[in-house]
Amino acid sequence: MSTATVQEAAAALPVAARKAVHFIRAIDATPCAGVARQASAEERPSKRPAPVRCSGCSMRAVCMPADLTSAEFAKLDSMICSTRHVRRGDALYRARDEFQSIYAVRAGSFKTIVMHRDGREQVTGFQIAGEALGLDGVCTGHHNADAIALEDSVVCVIPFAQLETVCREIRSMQHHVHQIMSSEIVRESSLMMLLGTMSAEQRVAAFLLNLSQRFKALGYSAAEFHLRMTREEIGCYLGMKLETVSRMFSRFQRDKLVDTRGKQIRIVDPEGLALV
Amino acid sequence: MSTATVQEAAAALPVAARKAVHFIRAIDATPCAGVARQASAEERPSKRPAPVRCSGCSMRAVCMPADLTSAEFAKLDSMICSTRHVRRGDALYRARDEFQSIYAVRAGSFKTIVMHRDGREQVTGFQIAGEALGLDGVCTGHHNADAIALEDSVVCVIPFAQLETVCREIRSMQHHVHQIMSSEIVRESSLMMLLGTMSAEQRVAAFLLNLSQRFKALGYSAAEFHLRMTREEIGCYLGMKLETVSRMFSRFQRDKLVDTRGKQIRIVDPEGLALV
DNA sequence: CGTCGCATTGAAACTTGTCAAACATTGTGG
DNA sequence: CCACAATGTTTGACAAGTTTCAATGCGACG
Repeated sequence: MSTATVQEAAAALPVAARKAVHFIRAIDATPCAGVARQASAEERPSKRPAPVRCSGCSMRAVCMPADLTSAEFAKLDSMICSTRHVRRGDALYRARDEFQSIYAVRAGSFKTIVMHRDGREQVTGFQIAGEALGLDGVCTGHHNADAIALEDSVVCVIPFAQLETVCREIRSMQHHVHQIMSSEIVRESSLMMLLGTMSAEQRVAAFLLNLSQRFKALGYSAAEFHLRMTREEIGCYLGMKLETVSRMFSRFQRDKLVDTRGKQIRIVDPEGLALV
Repeated sequence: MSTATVQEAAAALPVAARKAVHFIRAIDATPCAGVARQASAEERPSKRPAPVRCSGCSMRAVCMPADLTSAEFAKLDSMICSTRHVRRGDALYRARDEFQSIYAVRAGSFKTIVMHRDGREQVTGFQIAGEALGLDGVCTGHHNADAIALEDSVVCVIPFAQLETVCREIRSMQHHVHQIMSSEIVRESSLMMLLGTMSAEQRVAAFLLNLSQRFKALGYSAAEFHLRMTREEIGCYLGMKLETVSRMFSRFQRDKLVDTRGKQIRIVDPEGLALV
């Protein structure tokens, strides 16, 4: 339909979110722990304190500014974080829950969903390892959306009041948090453009390219990945019906742009997809 | 079409933005200065330092937390703010401009617009007196959207680095800024729901009710107001063509829900409009 | 091996977009 | 102050895109 615009939108989308946030904690966090080891959620009881430190976390590069002194590092470690395990289908938090903490996805994935009494729903985002959750609650003191795990998942819990204290002491940490919140604003702007100006075909293409980039940034294949969400959830995110999502997948299959086998996705022709 | 859902969406929209932000400065700021006195922009050269203080501003209740001590007030006043006048059609900032400051609309109104090379555009928001602009720039250090004045307007300029300094010193100010950023996230979520799930008719209804509430919060009539934006800009915001916007206005006219005379709007039946 | 949830596909209906023409409003210069 | 140009708005007819409804297919899991 249009020019090199889908790719651009995809790039804009959570390029922001990717850089976005991360307060991933140590433990066994190899960069791959995120998606690969979701089975480990089974091994532990839900909710338990994590006896580890941000300073030892293998993903700390994404979680905090690079230029911390060791004294600042020590302060950061005093921020009592814990991890929490959430089973597939369970809520990390729900709209109207009291806001206490924000979260960083350490393993697994989530959807955030804004809902109406009348049943109307909008998925406002999908969060994978290394991305932030819960910033919607700062405004009113209550969460504004539900965060539902798409698979058994693990998050780092960052008590927001403590984070604010740390941010008053460490200038670069303060700016980092501001950047994360701003990234979320920019991410949502891009999504608004997607919803407001793109055709169904372009939206699905942008969605796949965006996911692809985020997986790539985590060290996974950009070409092949597994969708954790249903067609209906994708539709709810992209502002279309599940049948339309399915038709678009079929069209991409026919045009040899993407090879879909259920939830398994292989992007055959990323350039072609970007030009849709 | 649906139940009492449009009103709910309208309420969600910038109820957030309304509470949102405000760093409105003193000068002649009666609450009405915003919309009523836009002619005063003519009286002054563009860009000039404003020799006034936040602590004397008649709108400070919306700009800062209520529980400041006088010592804190003094600190706040040390934050060098100035005002800036922007003529109708001119940009307060443009995408890719270096980010230095955020802005609070003191008088007049703006649109923020995200653009693509290929000409695709999305209006991501309309800002009226008392609302914030520019938070999209924190993330990358460059603005992500254009902010264009819809009429001759005045903004307070808040240098962001200085704001961060103040926020490290005044806890309640820090939290206030976080709330403002979070409000923007929540506002955009609501807009995503509007774009993703509502019919053209419902979107226009929600848009009018939302504007109505914001004017009311500023002390103006909730029933009668003047649109500063064109049908095309409304369409670009709501994800539809200008002809569709026009048809919806005509439909509301026919159904005796709204009385439109060009850009002059009178909401005749707000309850009916909310039930569209 | 049957069931249940999810996915695909087709045909018809509906909503919105596109194109075109007429009309209204605003601003400008004579 | 008027005429005219430019811009914005309304309306209609038709086309395109998306949803709706319905049927079928597929695959994981007990």
